[in-house]
Amino acid sequence: MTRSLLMEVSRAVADGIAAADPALTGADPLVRPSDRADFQSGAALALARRAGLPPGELAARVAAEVSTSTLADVRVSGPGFLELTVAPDAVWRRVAGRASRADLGVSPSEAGRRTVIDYSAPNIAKEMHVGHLRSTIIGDCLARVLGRLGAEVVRQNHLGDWGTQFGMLIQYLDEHPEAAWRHGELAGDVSSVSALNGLYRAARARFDADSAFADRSRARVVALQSGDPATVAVWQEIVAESEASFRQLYDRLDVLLTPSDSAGESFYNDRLGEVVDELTKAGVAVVSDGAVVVFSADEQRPDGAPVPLILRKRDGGYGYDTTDLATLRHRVSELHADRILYVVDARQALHFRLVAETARRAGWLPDGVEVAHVSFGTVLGPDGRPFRTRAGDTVTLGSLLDAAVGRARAVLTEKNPSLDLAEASRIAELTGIGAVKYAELSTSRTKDYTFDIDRMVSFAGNTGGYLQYAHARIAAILRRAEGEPDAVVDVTAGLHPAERALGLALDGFGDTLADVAATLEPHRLCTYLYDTARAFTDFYEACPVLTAAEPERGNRLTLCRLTAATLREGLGLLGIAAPERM
RNA sequence: GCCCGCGUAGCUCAGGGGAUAGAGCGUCUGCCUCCGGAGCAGAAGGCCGUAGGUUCGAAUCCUACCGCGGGCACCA
Repeated sequence: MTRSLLMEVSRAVADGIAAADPALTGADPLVRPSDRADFQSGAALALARRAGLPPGELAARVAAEVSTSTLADVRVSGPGFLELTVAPDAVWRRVAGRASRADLGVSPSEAGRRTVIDYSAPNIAKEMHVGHLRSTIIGDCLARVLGRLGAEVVRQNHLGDWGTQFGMLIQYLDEHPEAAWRHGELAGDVSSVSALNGLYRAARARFDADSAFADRSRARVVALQSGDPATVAVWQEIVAESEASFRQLYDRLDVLLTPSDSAGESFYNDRLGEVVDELTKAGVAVVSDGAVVVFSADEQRPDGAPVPLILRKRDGGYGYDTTDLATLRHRVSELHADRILYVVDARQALHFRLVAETARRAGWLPDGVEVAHVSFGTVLGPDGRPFRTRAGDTVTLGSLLDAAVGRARAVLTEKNPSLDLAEASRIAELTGIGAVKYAELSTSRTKDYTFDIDRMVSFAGNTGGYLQYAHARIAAILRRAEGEPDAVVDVTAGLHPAERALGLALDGFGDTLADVAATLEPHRLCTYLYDTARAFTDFYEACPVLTAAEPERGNRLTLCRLTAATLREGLGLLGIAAPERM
């Protein structure tokens, strides 16, 4: 593992502060990247009063005490800033060190921590749509980043596989044996969930229009819940067919989720009773209006009464409040989570606050366990309203990916006619999917975001395509140098400003990953990769690589190798492929 | 009504105590004897929602207000 230059410089300045005035030992050195030097520190301004000195005077004293071979220059500027410039050989040492390590010098800062991530959670017998896309892609990225930092990641796909809606669907299927929905019965590109989704709508319509059917459906719910073998068998088949359809989408999206990560609502079904019993015994839950509820101490309803969590409905049934409590308890007591993340849209914020509050009161959630609602905003269409088709339907994931890949193929064949058709199609799949994922990940997740397929696949600016292109361009350089002996870094060689900027950017990879792990904000990784790709482009314009003489050539080839590796791995952590050509 | 989130360039978004507020798209002007021009350089475009406050220093923290979105008992 390699300490970053930022951390090293921070430590040097902290030591300088302590040496200048021992009373200030432990103060934050406030070192940040700077456009005036490599780094800057405003610590003297913040500490001047405590030190009883004018800021400029304190800064000068600190500057005189900073001693590290990492820094070539420390100077006071303006009202008392320190401008910090890294020594050229220190930059080259970093580049050489990181390039020589398979882990790129990233510290495993999450090692020993077990994190449960709940994400994706599609509903059985319903098609996945853009809302599921956000959860799936953000959750998968966090799983990858945390895993990369050494965390033990436990993925949990909380499928919507239980509930009264299955009564009407199963009853409808029973009454319409001719309906096609199993994978063997369907033509080409129609998926089982798509077929089931349609049949569910038909069942719903029938349910609303035909009270006799509604009664039979309710009886079917009872049959399902009481374990009637024939009913359960159909339900299991519906779940299996749906999961197989989801699998296809997950494969296409290159999402890590596997069948063994599935723990849907039905998984917790037989624990709901004990959840209610335990909370009732503990005095946390009470009976109100015939329902068993937990009243929040913090949250209020419009009329001023406390908001309840409903553990058991008046009719004896259970809702998702109870399921989520059972789930949380399971993740603490059986999965032994240190950290539990829910990648779920922002509208459920109140629900998760109530669930966590109740779990704490019940003693199911120890202080050491962190629970975070990794919330995200709504996906909006170009009109600024929730993303729908012209007909007002939600847009299915499959059709959306097809559209993105189609656009990507058009761009690809236009920009690079040398690709043959098969290759163009293969790469279009990678760039089209990558464009969609990058668009989801590159914007701050808490905000609503505007879905614009043209912007996604434009491949200009902060897009997945730009990063993939930057990587492919470096790969082209490296291909030309293939077969040569490994490039060697000469740390005494000169350092072009563009080399310096790129080297410093590459040095920040591990810090960025740690930042993503702490904030759970993947867009920080996107911003980092974009900045790094831009730094590479500047370098590429200013510094010839293959035609340069040694030692520049070896140094620059190493920069190329490290940049390619960083982009490839960074994209990989976003769940995006980095093709060698495009 | 209360709670949560969000108001930054014409548009889409970064920046979440530090010096002149950044990118991309769009508009305008340049750059192809040179490793992939999906690029680069430059111009124009901002009272960072409003008003107070804290601070040596506020787009950033606090308070109030305005606007938008969402949530607030038996659907998940």
